[in-house]
Amino acid sequence: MAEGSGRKRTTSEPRLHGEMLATSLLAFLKGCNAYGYQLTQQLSDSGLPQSDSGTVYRALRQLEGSGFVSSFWDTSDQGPARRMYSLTAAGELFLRTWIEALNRYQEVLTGALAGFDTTLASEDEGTEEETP
Amino acid sequence: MAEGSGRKRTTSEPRLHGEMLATSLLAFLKGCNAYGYQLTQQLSDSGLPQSDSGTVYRALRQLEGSGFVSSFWDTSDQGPARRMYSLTAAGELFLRTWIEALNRYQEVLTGALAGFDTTLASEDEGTEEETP
DNA sequence: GCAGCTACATGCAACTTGCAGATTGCGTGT
DNA sequence: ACACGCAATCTGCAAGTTGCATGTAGCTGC
Repeated sequence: MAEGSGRKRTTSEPRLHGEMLATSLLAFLKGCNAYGYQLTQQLSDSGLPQSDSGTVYRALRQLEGSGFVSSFWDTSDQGPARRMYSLTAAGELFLRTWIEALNRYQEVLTGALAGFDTTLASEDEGTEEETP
Repeated sequence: MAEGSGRKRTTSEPRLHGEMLATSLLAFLKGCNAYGYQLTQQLSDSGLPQSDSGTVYRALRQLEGSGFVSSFWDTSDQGPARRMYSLTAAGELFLRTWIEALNRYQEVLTGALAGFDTTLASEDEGTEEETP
């Protein structure tokens, strides 16, 4: 159906990306700080559509560029260094604003499925199926 | 914040696009058939973020290519011909599936704002009632 | 040493999108 | 007749995004 963007030519299930990926990451960071690899796994366990790890890393860098998260290198534990992210005040504000817009969006969708009978002036009918 | 896709270099408020645009269009078409120009205006009046009319037309063509809507030319009224769109059974099914995924997404977002204190290790599902 | 895992990053093709502009049809005013 | 504006659709292009594969490192176990 031509989703968000990017290379879609191959196979597979839908992937999480774009604003929905970005806001999901912000939501996870509201709970506690985290790093990219961890967030990728949390997304996998969340019941949301899967998302590519490369896309997650790039989304985090973009969120940082927008000032919605901040990061620092964490070398306290063993293993490769981790870039830890935390939510900023601007990021939390953005998340709240987004949720409000999301509520309107959900009203539109569920309102449609509710089968509202307010037909709103639709007397179109009896038309043919041709292309000129 | 570098949203879904496309050219973002200039100014302005966020725009509706991608899957959220597509599903909003499907929702409007659940109510009654409509054509592109009309849908563009309904979107403007819906409280959702605005969306570019060119993007709306292209989204409708893609939905048709995916079999989620079907179209025919309507020349019954005066004025330029209109390409009328109607929702198909596949489109309605897709819409329902999408809404289910959307509910999970919204749980993630609002769950974050609710300030849940389950710091991590949240693999025992079925325990997501409100915390007292 | 070597395989495997963790953790992050990037190159590339395929794709989407915002904006501006083009096109067509109809109605109104002068 | 003519210009003008609106309704309605479509398209070209640059700027941007994403899926996939791959590459870089550091650490652990054998």
